[in-house]
Amino acid sequence: MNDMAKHRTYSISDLAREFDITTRTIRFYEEAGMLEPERNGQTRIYNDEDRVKLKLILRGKRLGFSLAESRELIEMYDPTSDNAKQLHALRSKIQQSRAALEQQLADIQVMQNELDAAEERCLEALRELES
Amino acid sequence: MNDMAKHRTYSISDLAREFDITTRTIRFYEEAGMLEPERNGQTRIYNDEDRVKLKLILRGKRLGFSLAESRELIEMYDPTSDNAKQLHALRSKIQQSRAALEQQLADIQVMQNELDAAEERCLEALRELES
DNA sequence: AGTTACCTTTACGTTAACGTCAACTTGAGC
DNA sequence: GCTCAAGTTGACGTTAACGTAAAGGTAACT
Repeated sequence: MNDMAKHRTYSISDLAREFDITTRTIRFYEEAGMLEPERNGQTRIYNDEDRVKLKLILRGKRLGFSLAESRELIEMYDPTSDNAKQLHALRSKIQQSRAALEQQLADIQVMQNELDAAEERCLEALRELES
Repeated sequence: MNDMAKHRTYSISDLAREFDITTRTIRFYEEAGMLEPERNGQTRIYNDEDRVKLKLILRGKRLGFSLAESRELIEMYDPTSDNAKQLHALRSKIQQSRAALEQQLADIQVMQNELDAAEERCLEALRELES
């Protein structure tokens, strides 16, 4: 191998199966301008980069991000900018995302504590029933 | 004071202001069965418990939970169950929520790393521009 | 040639979570 | 008594993120 990069390709249903989504969803993300797979005739052909982008979108989704927000994350991931102004704007976006994630982290920790307390109350109630 | 519990009340716009949402949103949550404020004639009167529930809903929202999911969280918070079966079901829900939060935590950590990398690339590109 | 398994586009349908009027009531202040 | 702010109940509108069906193309078996 004279090129270490993986040049695997995937059909739309390959990706749909792997990520447990429908092909409609994948085409929808393309309509939304977040994926631009190659074509063989009409048929879409995805590569590893597309696959990574899809991963980013789905992770964003699990975190409650909108597609618009995920799109921004993808753009951060792919800094094709060539002028300083855009790069500074990008940094500021990165900071914002960081702040949002910190908020989420805090929310999660509070929730985990509340779940602990809820379970404790639950167990307590069960003990009372047994007595 | 012979009762340490706070018995403050709030108008609908008090809460709307505090949490930066609209009154419509609060009424919507009531339609969805997640709040049941007292009434003075027609006017809704909220107490601290309602306020806490609202907080839970909004925190859930920040984490990307649907209202249905937040409703479940609220029910966990308020274990009025009196039979063992329900309590066991509740515990299982709590476990599920915990697992979901763990997934979110993992997602957040991955994302934070990627943001670090993205910023690094961004700074690198800026250094190149200066040279 | 026929069936099967994927793929495509086009287009209308659906659900959640509110937004946005419209038309009204109600208590406080002038 | 009038106004004004804040409350109310409908009821229809909107956006995001897909679902779902219709109608068809294509390549591979059998």
